Amino acid sequence: MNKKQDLPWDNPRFRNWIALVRAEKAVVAALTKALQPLDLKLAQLDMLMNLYRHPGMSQHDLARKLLVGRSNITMLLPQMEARGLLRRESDAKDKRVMRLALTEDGETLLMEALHVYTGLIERVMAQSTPSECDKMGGMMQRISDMLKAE
Amino acid sequence: MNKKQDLPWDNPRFRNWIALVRAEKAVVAALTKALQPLDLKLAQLDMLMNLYRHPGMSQHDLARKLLVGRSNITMLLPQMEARGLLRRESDAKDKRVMRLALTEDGETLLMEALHVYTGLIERVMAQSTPSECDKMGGMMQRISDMLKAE
DNA sequence: TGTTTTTTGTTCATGCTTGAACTAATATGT
DNA sequence: ACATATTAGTTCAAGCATGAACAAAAAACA
Repeated sequence: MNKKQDLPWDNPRFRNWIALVRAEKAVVAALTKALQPLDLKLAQLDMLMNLYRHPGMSQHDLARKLLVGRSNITMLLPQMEARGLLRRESDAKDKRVMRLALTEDGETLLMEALHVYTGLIERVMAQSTPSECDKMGGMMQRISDMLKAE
Repeated sequence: MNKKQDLPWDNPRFRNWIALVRAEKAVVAALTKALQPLDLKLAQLDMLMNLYRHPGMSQHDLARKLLVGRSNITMLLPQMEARGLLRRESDAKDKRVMRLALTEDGETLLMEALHVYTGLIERVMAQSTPSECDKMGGMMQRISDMLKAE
């Protein structure tokens, strides 16, 4: 039924996918370590990045952007709010939704974290030519689009 | 200090990296759902795959391959052993190490899971040409190597 | 208007993952 | 040989992420 010949490891597409997963994991690990001095988790940085680009986002929108559950946001927000990185304000028109925005401290920390982030990514992506990089980015975009369409 | 112009979102390499992370997350989510009927988590599948290719691995080696902590392995193994997917045997020469290997049931389940896995990956990677795919895989390999070398 | 459905956010129990502290076994150095 | 250091695996407490069940508010519809 399953000969050795058609095991997935002999399938180039599968092997390339595995390579991607391993590389992503390695970069995430390096990034997590690099962010420790700022006392910032990757998930928290993701939140800051999204709030910077889309101030006034609701918790629901944020969860959808980050591909996590709504309850996750509920659990993580209080610590960041207590730390003074962001504000949570009840929407005037729709009393269900909470509008989120960075504070000045949050923006400052974000900029420091982005400096670390981009530094690592630049080093990592410098392993390839800009053209290869762009092609890879295009592939990834198509994958996301395809899965979103299902 | 930080003009809008040099924000990371204007940096192609950074944008391409973000695209990769989002695509990976989407594929992992789809895969997790696809594996539910087999009652198998992605982390468990990773373990089965590694044990299939390297029978007799120690827990320490497995943890290093999977880029997880040793305690993680200790926590996950008992359920899989109880489920009859693998065996754990004390090494004769070094009484500290446990040698791991798949059972027949484990191998059978692995083959079913791989069928699901490769099916999804084939569909996802079909968004690009084999040549693009290979180039991408090469990029990822270089990234892993670079980070391992540090 | 009044009833039903949908949406937003919270709470709670569960499981995964981690890192530090620990035990037992082996290696190393004198 | 003996003391010390390193290694393999375990235990434990903490944090993170999830999904189901829930309350409040708004939307849809009759």
